[in-house]
Amino acid sequence: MVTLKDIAEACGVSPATVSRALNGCTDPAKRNAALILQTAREMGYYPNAAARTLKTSRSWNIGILYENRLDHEYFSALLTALRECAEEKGYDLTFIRRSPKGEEGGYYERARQRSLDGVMVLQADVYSADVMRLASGSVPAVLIDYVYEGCDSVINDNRGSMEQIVKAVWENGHRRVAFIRGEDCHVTRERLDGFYKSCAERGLRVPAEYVREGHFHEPVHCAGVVKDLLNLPVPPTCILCPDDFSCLGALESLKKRGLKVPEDVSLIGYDGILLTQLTHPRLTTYRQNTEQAARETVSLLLEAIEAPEEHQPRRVTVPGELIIGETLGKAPAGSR
Amino acid sequence: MVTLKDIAEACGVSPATVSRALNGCTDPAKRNAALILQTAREMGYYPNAAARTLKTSRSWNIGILYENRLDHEYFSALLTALRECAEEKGYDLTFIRRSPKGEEGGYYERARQRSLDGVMVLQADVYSADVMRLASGSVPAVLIDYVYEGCDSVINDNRGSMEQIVKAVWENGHRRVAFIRGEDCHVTRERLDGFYKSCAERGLRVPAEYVREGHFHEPVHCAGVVKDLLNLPVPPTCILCPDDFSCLGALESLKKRGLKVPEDVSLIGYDGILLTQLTHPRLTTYRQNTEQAARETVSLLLEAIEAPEEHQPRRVTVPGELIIGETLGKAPAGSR
DNA sequence: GATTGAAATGCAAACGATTGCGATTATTTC
DNA sequence: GAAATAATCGCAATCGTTTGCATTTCAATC
Repeated sequence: MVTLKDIAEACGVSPATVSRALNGCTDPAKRNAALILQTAREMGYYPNAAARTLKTSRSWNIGILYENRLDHEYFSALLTALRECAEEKGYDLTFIRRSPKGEEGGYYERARQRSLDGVMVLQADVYSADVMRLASGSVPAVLIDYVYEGCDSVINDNRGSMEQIVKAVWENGHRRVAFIRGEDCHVTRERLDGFYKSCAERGLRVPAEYVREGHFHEPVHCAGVVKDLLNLPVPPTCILCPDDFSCLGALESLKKRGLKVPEDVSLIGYDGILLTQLTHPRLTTYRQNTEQAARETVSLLLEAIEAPEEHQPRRVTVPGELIIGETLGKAPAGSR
Repeated sequence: MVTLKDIAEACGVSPATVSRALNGCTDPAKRNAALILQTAREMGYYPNAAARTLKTSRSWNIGILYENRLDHEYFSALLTALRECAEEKGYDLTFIRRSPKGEEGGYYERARQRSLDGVMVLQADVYSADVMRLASGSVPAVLIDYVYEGCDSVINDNRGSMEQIVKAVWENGHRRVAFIRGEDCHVTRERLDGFYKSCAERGLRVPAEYVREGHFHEPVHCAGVVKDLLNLPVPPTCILCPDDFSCLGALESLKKRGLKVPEDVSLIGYDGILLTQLTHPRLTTYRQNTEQAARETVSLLLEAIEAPEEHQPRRVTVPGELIIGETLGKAPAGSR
């Protein structure tokens, strides 16, 4: 491995001089500096990241903190976008999973340990103890889809999405609208909250039995819940699913029962993953803007990294859009 | 930040002793060692990864080398599995993207720079210059879905998958089978090769116009190719698509034309992503075993990392299975 | 050409860990 | 209890950079 010292010897100068030339502290046109640059290239020199990090406590590495599997298309798209943004600025991304078993794997320490310049936190809801330490600690952090006092946050416009959805549903004449929740977390609470509010504003009553427990990305479970909903004495005419994947499960369930979508029942998905536009019928769904979310996240994080003094924690809400597919139709006649 | 020295002072011993106690070189039951462990815990000590890496040139970090966007569900599943396997063994994962612009971002250097203990290479086909340096160099590497002399490889059983597919297609009576290729790369060449071979073994003639250029994950393009195929004087009765996503595009194209799947034309996907079992009709597709591929990859890599001397580069082929969905049916009567 | 100021350089000390070597201490054996 | 053996410990060097300070070199100015 080629080191600074090797180049220093080859050029007959001190390592310090080489370091400065390579880091641009010296006019690169100068005879010595030019020689050094040239020699470094020829010898195939690359600075040792560990040594540099040790000395400067800057790693040019950003952590992705998460807990569960990240293999939903939503995360996949988000991660891709985050990666692109971070790389553009010269940072690499390292995945740090918080081990689910108790306090051990606390990732605040893991982040310090690896001298991460900053972290982006996904699926934060479950472990606020760790988030608290991040918030109070010295590691710049941006929470995604979660808010916490004193932390930067980038959140999908959960409430706004519900307004868009409820508006469209209402305008199609639906008056019996059911809502299947995802796991209990910040996102779910905001969406439910927005749902209730948007309904209330229109004088749309939501009976308790129309709001059901559910899970993200479990089409089979969702199908079961849909079945239950349709067995109610007065079944809903429109069902809001926690995500697109579940929505496909719901669709399946309805077809099996011999019900037509959207003639008999309307369905709304969530996330707007690409495949929703290739199914039959195409899903009506709310597309989250993962690209923008990624840009905002990285931009907040870099601000916190590069100017920690003047940085004030902010919350950024990223709007998405309702994609009109074929699963939302007019409410059946006489359903009001 | 708490360092070895701090603990050493607090305990009245030397940093060396602390290091040894913490690394288990000392019987942890001993009075001193116990005190050190206890103090380290109390003071919230965590070893500085950069310092340790600098000294030991071991980073406990594995690189994911890639070039393009990794947001297909196939990669997403693979990455999740890789992450799980690597974390189990105590390694974190760092993404290193080879910048597409020329030699600059050569990732062999990036890997050295960050003292990565090893790398896993995705989408290797395009940049064999870099792969060559990996193969000859001192960074343990495993290629995924690509082979190169002197490198470890984990590859999907591309040829075997074609045998399974052609067999099923043949047994359903199809004699006019078309094949839409993905981008030209190792994977594509192997599949095409397997396709020809499996057809030949059955005496199934494949006219040149049945084998078409295509792309991975471009449903619209695939739909266009399908259209062309159906305009042939003697159109195929079964079409093999490069992946599930494209297959959905093909399905769309057929429906638009008023053709029924599988009554009029059969379709076969590839990858076996989860969503294929939630569409109507459910796709018949070949599911790659990403979990096993991930396990094999990590296991090969760890072998190369931990015992570089006795490690001999190997190629591991991971078999998958044909998922019988609803898009493959009997060949239309009279089509032979 | 002497004076001045700026730029470039070298020296040496960090950063926080690990480790070979020799010295010390603890444990076992007779 | 002395001798032999084993375990533990401290010292100091080292990994490859960066950087404050003092010094030297260079170019510009009068």
